[in-house]
Amino acid sequence: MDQTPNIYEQERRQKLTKLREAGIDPFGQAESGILPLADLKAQYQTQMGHDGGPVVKGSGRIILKRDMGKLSFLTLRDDSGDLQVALDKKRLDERGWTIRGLLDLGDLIVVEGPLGTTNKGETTIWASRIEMASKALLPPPAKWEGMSDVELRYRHRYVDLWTNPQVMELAKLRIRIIDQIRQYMRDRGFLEVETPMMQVIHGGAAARPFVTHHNALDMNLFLRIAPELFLKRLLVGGFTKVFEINRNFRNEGISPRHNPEFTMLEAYEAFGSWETMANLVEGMICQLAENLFGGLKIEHKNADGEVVRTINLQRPWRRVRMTDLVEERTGWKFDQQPISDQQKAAIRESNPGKDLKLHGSPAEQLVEVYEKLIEPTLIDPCYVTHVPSVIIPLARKNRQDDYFADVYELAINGQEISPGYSELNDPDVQAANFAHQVGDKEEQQKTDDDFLNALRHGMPPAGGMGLGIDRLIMMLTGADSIRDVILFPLMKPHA
RNA sequence: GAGCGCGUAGCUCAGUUGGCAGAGCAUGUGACUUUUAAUCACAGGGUCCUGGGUUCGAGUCCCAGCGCGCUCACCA
Repeated sequence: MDQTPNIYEQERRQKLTKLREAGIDPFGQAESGILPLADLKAQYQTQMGHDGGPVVKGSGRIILKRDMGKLSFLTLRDDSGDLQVALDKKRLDERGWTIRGLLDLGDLIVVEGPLGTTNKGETTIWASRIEMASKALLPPPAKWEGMSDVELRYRHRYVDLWTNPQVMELAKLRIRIIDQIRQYMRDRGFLEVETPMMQVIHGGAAARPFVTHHNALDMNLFLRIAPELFLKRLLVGGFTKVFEINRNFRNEGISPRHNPEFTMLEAYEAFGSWETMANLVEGMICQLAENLFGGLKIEHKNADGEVVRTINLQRPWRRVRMTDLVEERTGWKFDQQPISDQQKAAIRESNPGKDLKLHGSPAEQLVEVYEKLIEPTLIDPCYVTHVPSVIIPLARKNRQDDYFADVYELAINGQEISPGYSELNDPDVQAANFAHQVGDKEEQQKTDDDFLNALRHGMPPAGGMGLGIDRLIMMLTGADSIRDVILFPLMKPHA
């Protein structure tokens, strides 16, 4: 950043000096009795008249200012909303009037006075006292357009939050959603636990990890890619229903659907199955939609307010085998054999622009076709079941056909939002699965001997599930980018 | 990691064929005691992302780099 203050900062610094010369601390002090602006606004009733309301104290940022000689109107904003303040020369003492003359857009102030209204009916605090809470040395963005450059918005979220009210609303909505998820899980007897984020062996998913270093032990540690193996250790330890909501870290590309750190719910239930977990997730998301929006239809709108997508969460949600879905959409009847050249050519031809490799085992080919061609089109919730078991080394095989695992992958809004397994608890099968994996060597799961040791002590049959919280919030709110639902997405520093 | 697009005042954006750097908001000064994006008058404000090149002359054309966005790859 430029170290020499520009003209705007210089002007504000001059006001800083003038405030101090008048014996006023531009950066304020502790105050008691400040209430949210929205609460104050709600206290006003018509019979209170012009200025007959209770004396109230509020604070906020000056987002609009209208000066008229001996009277000023300010619009203050805090995290509850906006409220108008009137600064009337007759009501303020000399100190207060001095402050009025040195106010700028963006300043944080405290005001106290009777609640009332103006001729035009705007609820207003008629300030009898004003204090500086913090002088803003930098100017806010244009009052009407706000801050719209996405790079600036992400880098300066601290400005984005108060200039764009919908950003604050979305941040608060995220908080409510996570709150309600916790409540939903607790209501069903799940205990929230915490497991290591720094791990000696990273497991529980197929992904490249971040590496860090412990100085005193002189050893590398990995930021977790999933909490799965530790949550299962807790089942071995005797917990029967546990969940964790926290960050996972994956050293992969960044996109509108991927942030290097993302928030995940994982839950495990002794004697559950992929089906009990599917029911758990289905109930949770429907309850969230009902509580937040009063219905099961989610509408995504574009900038012009037009509905671009409707997601119907009406139960029951579709459950379909991955092979059936692939056949339905592409005509490829999967027979556990490599895809024929003819079929390969047909799929490529009808899907131009998609880089279909169709290398590797038949299972990998099936999953590639599903993930690249079908998953992005699944807008309404869909549980895709019977995924080839070689892809999922931590899940149980299906009893009828052990080529497939007893799992679901839940897609909504064109994204995988939740996987659920009937968890594998046979230590010998687990050891064999670690040893015989497909796919990229760097992303393969490492054999975790301590985890295998835990399984040898006995883990109950269990259902397990994960839920990508950021993507869930994207689905519920219609956000197009994961960066819009994460307050501080990762950004490269400027050169 | 690859392709495409973008980067101009504090913010939001124009900028013609390569010919003095523009607007709105914001800011400063003045007027104004009921405004609602207050209004009116005047004024100030620029590393045109960075570094090279072509040219008499580059915001504009060329090359390289940086950052951001989108698509693809990877993945949840």
